[in-house]
Amino acid sequence: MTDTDPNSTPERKRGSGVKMVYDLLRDEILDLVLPPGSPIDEVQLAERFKMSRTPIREALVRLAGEGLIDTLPNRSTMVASIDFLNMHTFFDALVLMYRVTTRLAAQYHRAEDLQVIRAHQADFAAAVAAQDALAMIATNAAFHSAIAEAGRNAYFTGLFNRLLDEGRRILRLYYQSYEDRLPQRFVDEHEDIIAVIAARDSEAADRLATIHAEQIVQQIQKLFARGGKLDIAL
Amino acid sequence: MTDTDPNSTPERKRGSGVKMVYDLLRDEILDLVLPPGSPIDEVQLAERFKMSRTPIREALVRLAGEGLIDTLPNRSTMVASIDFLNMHTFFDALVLMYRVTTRLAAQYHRAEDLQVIRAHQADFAAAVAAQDALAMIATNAAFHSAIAEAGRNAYFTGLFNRLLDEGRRILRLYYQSYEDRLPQRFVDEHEDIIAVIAARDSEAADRLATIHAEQIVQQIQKLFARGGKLDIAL
DNA sequence: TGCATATTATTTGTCGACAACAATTATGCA
DNA sequence: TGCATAATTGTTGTCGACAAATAATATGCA
Repeated sequence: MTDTDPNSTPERKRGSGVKMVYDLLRDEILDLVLPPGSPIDEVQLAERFKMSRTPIREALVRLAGEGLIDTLPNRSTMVASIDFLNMHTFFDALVLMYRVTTRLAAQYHRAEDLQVIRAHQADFAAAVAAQDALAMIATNAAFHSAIAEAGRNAYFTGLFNRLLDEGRRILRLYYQSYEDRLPQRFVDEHEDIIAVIAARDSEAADRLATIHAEQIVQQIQKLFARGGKLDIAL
Repeated sequence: MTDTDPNSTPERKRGSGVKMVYDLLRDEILDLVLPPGSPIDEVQLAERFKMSRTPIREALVRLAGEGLIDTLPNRSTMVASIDFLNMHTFFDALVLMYRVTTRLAAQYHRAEDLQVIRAHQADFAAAVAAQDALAMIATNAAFHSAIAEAGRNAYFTGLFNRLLDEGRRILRLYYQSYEDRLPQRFVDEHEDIIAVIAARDSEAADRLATIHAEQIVQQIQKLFARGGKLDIAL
């Protein structure tokens, strides 16, 4: 019983390690468990996941490719900062992607897409009812991501999901203390959006998505104006 | 003289290897030197660049993150195919990004941006005059990328540059034999676009970009209809 | 011969170790 | 003491080798 020791627990499928590290690190970054500026140490992660540095580095390269971590050559690597100075570019892109993905969903969705969208909407309504801010953020993102998927344009869904991720990070900054809640109004707007998508009314979808997106942007900007825990590395 | 042998030529800066492989492989993919479906062999590349597989793999991971190569787990990795079936999604995204980047350039550009844009336009005009189709593709992309940079929205420039890359690959399919040329009309339209950007006329910028983009899409679709060397792995 | 199984070969995924680079601390000299 | 230089430390980048997984080939049995 040397290397066939059943208790040596190297029982991890070949290639699953990278995905595991990637997924978990990504979640920790987006949930601000690892706030912007946090140092990422390869050997520390290697010990934590009980694997060599090679798969760790591959996961980090992928995260760097998505802009979630920044790498200083030959030096440290850390969680990417949030660019508060250019927040308006984020809002511009977010509103436009809300519009175009909703419009395309009205145009190209199939019957089964509506099932998925309605399921996510139910989750969102439940989160609002429970006044669970963190759940609202997650379920709202999932709802709109599902709409984007129904629009069937990989270029748009790619950018949109990236924006939703960044939005998740920004919102967590302010909602981690559960001190506020997104209004019931968003639930109603979601219902209206589902209706116009189902009716394949592209123009109405665009219009409602615009209003909805600008509501959300306004909501975020209000939080900014009120001020928050901005003691985070820029 | 063991490892300090000056002729052992490991003279390559620590960390430059990945970038070198990434850049060169990326160019070869976009120029169709490596056509879609081409197998990518790690050890072959390692021998070619005289380095270990580790930096090669890092470059490949990054290329995979941008969708330029596809990786079958535990099996081969190859140059990503061009999705002809969903070409309309590419056109939709391209037109929209043409519009929004040009509009934002009219809004946010600085004086020095126009210098760069005009320089690229001169390159494009020269390529048209010389009837150099490949140079037209490259300079046209550089021209519009410069406009997007002037718009100063990293989310949009990111997607737009990705679309321009994909467009480079698509156009190379048809223009490699220099059998056609983009019309002089595009040069004139570029001049008009520069003018409205300089005048900070967002609406006109949007309008002209729309017309221009749809011209280009129509041009590409005409090439498709006429048929071409489509004996490429789907 | 035809097919299932076993063997080999090829390629990818992972590992442990070493070297290079940068920051930090220690040392020496004025 | 003050500062330039040298050792030290910690982290990243690269390497060569091994192990796992799949595909290709060979073997054996009916």
